[in-house]
Amino acid sequence: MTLNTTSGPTRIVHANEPDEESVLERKFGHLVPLDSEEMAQLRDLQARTEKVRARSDILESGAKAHPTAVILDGWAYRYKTLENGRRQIIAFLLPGDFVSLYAPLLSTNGASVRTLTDVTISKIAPREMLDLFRNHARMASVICWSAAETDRILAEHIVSLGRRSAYQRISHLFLELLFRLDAVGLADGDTIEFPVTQEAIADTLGLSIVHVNRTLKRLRAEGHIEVNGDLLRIPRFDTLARIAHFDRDYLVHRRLPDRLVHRLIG
Amino acid sequence: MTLNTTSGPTRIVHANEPDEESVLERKFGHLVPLDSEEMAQLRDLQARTEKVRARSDILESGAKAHPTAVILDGWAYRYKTLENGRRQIIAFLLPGDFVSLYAPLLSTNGASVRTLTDVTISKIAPREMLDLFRNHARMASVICWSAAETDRILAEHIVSLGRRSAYQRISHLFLELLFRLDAVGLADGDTIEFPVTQEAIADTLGLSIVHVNRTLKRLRAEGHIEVNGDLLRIPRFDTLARIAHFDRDYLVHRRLPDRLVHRLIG
DNA sequence: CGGCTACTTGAAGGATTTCAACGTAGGTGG
DNA sequence: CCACCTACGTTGAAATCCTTCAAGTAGCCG
Repeated sequence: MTLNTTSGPTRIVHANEPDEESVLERKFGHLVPLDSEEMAQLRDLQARTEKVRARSDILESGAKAHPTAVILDGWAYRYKTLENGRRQIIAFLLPGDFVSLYAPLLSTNGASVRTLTDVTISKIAPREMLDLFRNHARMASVICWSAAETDRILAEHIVSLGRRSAYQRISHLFLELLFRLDAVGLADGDTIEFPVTQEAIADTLGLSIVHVNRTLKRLRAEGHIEVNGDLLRIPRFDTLARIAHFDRDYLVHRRLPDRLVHRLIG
Repeated sequence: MTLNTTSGPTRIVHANEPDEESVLERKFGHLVPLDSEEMAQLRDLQARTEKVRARSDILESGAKAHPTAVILDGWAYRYKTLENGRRQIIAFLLPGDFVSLYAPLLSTNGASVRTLTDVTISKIAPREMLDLFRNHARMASVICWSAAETDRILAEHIVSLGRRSAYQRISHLFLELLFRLDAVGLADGDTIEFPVTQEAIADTLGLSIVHVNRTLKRLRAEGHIEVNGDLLRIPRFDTLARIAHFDRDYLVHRRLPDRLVHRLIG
C-alpha cells in the first residue's frame, strides 16, 4: 500500500476530473492488471452518473429494490432504524464502493442508504451486470473481490462491536477509513476528509454520543488524532494501530498473485 | 415459509440420506425453479464429501486460502481470536451454507472456521465454481443470492451487537437460527438441535458467559424457550419475535418473483 | 437576532463485567 | 470402581464501562 505517514501532504485527488484515473481504476488497477478493453468496461460502469444531495436517502429499507450503483464521489452509509427509533449504521460507503451489489437479486432492500455529503453515483442496470459476468471474466472476478472485501469489513465491524472497548472501536474505525480512502487515492498522507458527526460514530460503534465525545477528547489529548473542521489527521499510524490491534492485512489491497489470477481466469 | 408453531413434532431430517432431497436442493429449490440438469449440477457440488470431527478447525485465520466448501451436515462457526485471547464469533454456518465462498479470490483467510459438531462438507474447486458462473447462469444467480443472504445476516448481527439489549440479542439469535434451519428442513416444528455452549453464545453476542447464563435463565423462567439437552424449543414464536423485534423478512426464503428471474437470466 | 445542529461537560444510574465459588456430568486411568 | 480431570453450567457480590439525564456552549444561516 502507499500509505505514507512520513511524507509531506499531497493534494487530495477528487473523482471525475477530466483526464484523471477513475475511482474504479484506482481501486481495481492495483488488484489485477487491466487491459484497455477492461478499462473501457470500467468506464462504462461509471458513465450513468447522478448527483445526490447531502442527507438524503439513496435507498430505503423495505422499498422495492433498485439497480446496483457505484459511488464515484462523496460519503454515504448503510443503516437500519429500529422500532424504538434507535439507529445502527452497518457500513460506510466510500468512492469505489457498490451501494447495493445484490439489489437485482432481491425483491426489497434490507437496509437504507443515506448520504453524508453530496454524492455522485453511477447506476448499473441488472442486465449490464449480467453481461459483465457472462463475457468479462476478469471484471466479474474483480467485482466478486469487492464483495469479499465488504464481507471482511462487516466481519471486522462485528469483532469491534463484540469485543473491543470504545477507545479501540473508534481508533479501529478511523484506521479502517484512512486505509480504505487511501486505496482509492483519497487520503492526503496521514489525513482524510471526515464528514462524520459524533452521533454517526456513536450509531456505527454501538455507543452513546456522550461517550464518543469523551473518548474523542481522550484520543485528541493523547495526540493520536487531530481534528480540524472536516479534516482528520492520524499522525502516528503505527502507534494507534498497535493500540487498536488494527490488522493492516484484513483489507487486502495488494495485487493478487499471478498464480491466483491464472487459476481463476487464465 | 413452512415454520409452523401449531403442528405436532415432525421427524428431524438429516442430510445425505439416500433418496432424500439434498441440502442445497432444499435451500435453493424454493427460491427458483430448478430443472433436472440444474439438480444434477447441485448434486455435483455436494459430491466431494469429507468428514470433520467436532471441535476442529476447517479453516485457519491467516493461512493460505482453501477452496470453497459447502456444509452438508452439522454446525460450524466463523470466528476471530484477538490478541488478548478474547474471541468473537462472526457467524454460524449451518447445512447449506458456504464455508468460504470468496476463498479462491483471496490469498489468505481473514477468519477461522471451527466445527461445533461432527460436520460433513463438500469441497468445490475454484475451476468448478468458475464453470458454474460461465455456463449455468441460474446456478450462479442462486449462489450470489446465497452471498446476499450472508450479507444480510452479518448486517443484522451488527444491529444486534450495536443496539439491542442482551435479552433481545439472545432472542434474536435463536429466532434467526430456527428460521435458517427451517429453510433447509432441519427444524422440527418449533424445536431445533442446538449444540451451542453458553460460552459460544457469549462470544457471538459480545456478552460475558455469566450474563448469558442469567439471561437464559430469565428466558426459561418466562417460558419463551425450553432447553432439553441439545434441543431448543421456542414455543411461542410470535411473542418472542415481538420482544426481539425480529423481522421475519430479512431472511428472504420466498421464491423469487418470476419478473426478477426473467430480468436476470432470461 | 432567533433557531437549528453539532459539540461539550457534570452527575447519577444501570446494564453488564469481573472475580470467585461451587455443582454436575462424562471420560480416563490407576 | 473409584479418584481425578476437564468442560460446562450456575450463582453471589463487587466493580466498571458506558448510558441517560440535564444543561450549556459554539457555529451557521436565513
